[in-house]
Amino acid sequence: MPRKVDAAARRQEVVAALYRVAVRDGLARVSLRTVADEARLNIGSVRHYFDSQPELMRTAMRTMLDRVADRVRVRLTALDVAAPPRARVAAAVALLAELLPLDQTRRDEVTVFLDFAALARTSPELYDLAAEAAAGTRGAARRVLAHVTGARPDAVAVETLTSLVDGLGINAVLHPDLVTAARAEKVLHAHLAALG
Amino acid sequence: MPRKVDAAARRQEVVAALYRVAVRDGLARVSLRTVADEARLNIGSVRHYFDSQPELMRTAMRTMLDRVADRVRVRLTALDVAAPPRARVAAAVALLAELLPLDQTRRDEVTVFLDFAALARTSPELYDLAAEAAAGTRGAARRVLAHVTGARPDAVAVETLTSLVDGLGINAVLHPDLVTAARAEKVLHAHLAALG
DNA sequence: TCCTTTGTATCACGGCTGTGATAAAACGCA
DNA sequence: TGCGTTTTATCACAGCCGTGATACAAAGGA
Repeated sequence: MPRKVDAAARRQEVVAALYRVAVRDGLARVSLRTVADEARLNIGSVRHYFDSQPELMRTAMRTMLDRVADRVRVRLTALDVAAPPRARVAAAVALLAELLPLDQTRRDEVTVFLDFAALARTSPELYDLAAEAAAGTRGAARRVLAHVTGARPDAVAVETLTSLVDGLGINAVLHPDLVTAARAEKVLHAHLAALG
Repeated sequence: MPRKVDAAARRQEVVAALYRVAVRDGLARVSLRTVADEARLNIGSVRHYFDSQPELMRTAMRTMLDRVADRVRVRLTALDVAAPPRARVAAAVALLAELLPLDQTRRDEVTVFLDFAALARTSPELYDLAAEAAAGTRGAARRVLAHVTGARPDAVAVETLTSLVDGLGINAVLHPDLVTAARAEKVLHAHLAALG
């Protein structure tokens, strides 16, 4: 079976191009043609790796969610139950900061996530991914609270932390002059420190 | 000068139709034709009241922001500085609850606001409106905190409350099964009660 | 070398978009 | 009854969009 190019790598290149278009111009400007141009590929090539536009969108959203989930998972397994309170708060901040736009990588992630989440509300093709992401965030918040407080967190505390992180990330992306990276991290730290 | 129809009322009807399309199908599905159909008007009529599509979009976003701002303003002037702590917390919750999707009206508002806010990031036509809304929310949060705590709130507390309300509203719209209206209100109340 | 698979590239189609240009109807006032 | 303005309605155009179909180059095993 002849195969010169790495198909998986090509698909990732296309997804990366989609990210760039989405971050720069918004998800509304993402099309097979704009993504192909951004990837310096012919639209025919893009279609060779993605059977349809919805499949490309789903793959792109899936890739982003997986990348974030992987980082969070690493932070979760690194939580040290024997650590002193201050270190536990610091670890908790570091974990949830994976969901905040504190550097260019995370900024791009939160940016496209916002567009995808808004689109998923009315897109059957993406809705389950958004639901999965929302559940995942709440799971992480629950574990973080348990780690910081040492107790089983109630639903209100979980939702408070989850919505705070979500709102913080979105506002930091949409209004970077009002919510800088430093301030976002400070807000998260203050909230968790008050609970420890 | 002949004039049978109230031009301002007609414009509002068109804007209302735009809301319905945006809530039902997403802002991406909003076009002069879909809005005209929803309003049971000819596209020519719509264009008679709105010179261009960007003007329609701006007017729609402006209308929504004004409506919310008016309600918040009423709540702000109703704040009683002589009220006991519990009543002050209740008034604070009621005020910021104007930004939460606790009934159908507010749900629709938050829904279209999310789409508009995401779009405004890359739309010069809408960006200033989003910035104005973000500043307004922070102003309201600042006054609410002052009313509840009796002190001048710091920037971290303001941003915590603002992002919490924003995140809560967005999550209640995107994931109504995870964040019900009752839970959203409870989360807001718990946060403010803890500060009083 | 030939042949099959993989990858690139291009064309055409229907459908949607905003918009300019007109036409026709409806209405109030003279 | 006209006249003039407002309002409604249609048509056409260029520009996007996703996609089916198709052609052609490249590559590696037989």
